[in-house]
Amino acid sequence: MTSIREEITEKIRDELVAGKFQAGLALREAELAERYGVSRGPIRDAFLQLSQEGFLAYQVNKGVTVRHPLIGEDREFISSIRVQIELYVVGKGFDNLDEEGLAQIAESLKVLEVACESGEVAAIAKADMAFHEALLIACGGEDHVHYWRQVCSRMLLTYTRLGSYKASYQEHVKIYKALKSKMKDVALAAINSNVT
Amino acid sequence: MTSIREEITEKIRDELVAGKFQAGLALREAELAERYGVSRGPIRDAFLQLSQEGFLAYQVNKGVTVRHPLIGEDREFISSIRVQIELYVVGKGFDNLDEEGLAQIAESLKVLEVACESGEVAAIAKADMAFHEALLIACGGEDHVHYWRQVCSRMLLTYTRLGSYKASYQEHVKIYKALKSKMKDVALAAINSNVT
DNA sequence: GGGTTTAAGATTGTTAACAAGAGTTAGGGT
DNA sequence: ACCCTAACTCTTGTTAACAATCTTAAACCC
Repeated sequence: MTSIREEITEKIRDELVAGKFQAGLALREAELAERYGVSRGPIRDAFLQLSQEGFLAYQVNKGVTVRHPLIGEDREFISSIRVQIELYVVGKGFDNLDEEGLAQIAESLKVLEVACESGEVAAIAKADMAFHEALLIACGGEDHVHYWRQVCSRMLLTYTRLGSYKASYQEHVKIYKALKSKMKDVALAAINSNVT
Repeated sequence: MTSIREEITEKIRDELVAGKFQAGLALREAELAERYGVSRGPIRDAFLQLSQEGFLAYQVNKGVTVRHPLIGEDREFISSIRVQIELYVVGKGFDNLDEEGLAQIAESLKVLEVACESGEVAAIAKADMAFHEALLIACGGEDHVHYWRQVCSRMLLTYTRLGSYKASYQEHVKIYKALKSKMKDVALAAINSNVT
């Protein structure tokens, strides 16, 4: 039960992550409205939300432009913030983790596996983020997901894995297995070393 | 210059910070639209944005409710994240600080002084945040303001100063003076000890 | 009486028309 | 040739009507 607004937001976000719009480009409401076959309303909502998430830069009466991805020092700093949030939420809520939560994480892991095999960077980035989000929610971190998401989102624009995608998948398997066998310290260590 | 949407967002945010809506309360679009004398459009936009900022919880087809303030351990964690962001941005952009930026900070400081003298908690909380935002922007941290704001926002709902408001103001004066005299280490130390 | 179904009311989601602002080009003056 | 102005065009901002969804309360059956 999702609204058009949410669908549109996700579609545009996917296109941004996939690099279909180059940085600095101005997006027009009418153009995207026609492309997706909806009115400008949901497009405007999506622009607003994606601006909040850090993908787009918004200016009154002038619309939105695609922001440049985070690089270098800034990216590393954000990455450290992200890890801190995950460690905090999982560390605090580890005991809240139930069967249903684990199942959600397992499902995300499956999606990530498929994405890694396909080799499509955009799909992998999305699945990677979805895995971590499932992890946070399963640990009762709903309160923290909002800003975690904002912190992560722009990193997706430069999702580059030094190693192979298979290695990325394996890292996540390691996290999942530690969670399943209730080994808190192992799980936290695995999360900490899961640098993207 | 500023749109109705922005004005409305700010007004509702102020009311939230001032505690005029109790936690858990459901806000109705039509009611606020009538109260502010505008249509539902800008109200919806404001709800969306304030949900992103963490003040409101949004559910599809069911509207928004006022979120509960962060307390205890969570609040301290968020507070530490906030300080890290400020230290990073100021540390990195200290040399970019120009006369205009300093002037903006000075102005925010003046507003904070007036607010502290008035003793109104909501006004003080707002001015406090505005000071730090001016600081970040002056140090070239526009890229980071978005998530910083989200990290801070919910803390405003429980703005409580252990000491007097005058002490709060003095802490900010200390930060400003260090910036003005280009003493980077002193400034960072002052920011670090400015716990709210 | 308890529980389920159904219809009425209230609320949010979406759309299209209208208003307002920014950008651009053509025209006139110097 | 240059600059300023004014009209035009394009884009975003706002509004009000319409559609879809959820909530409620009453009617109904068992």
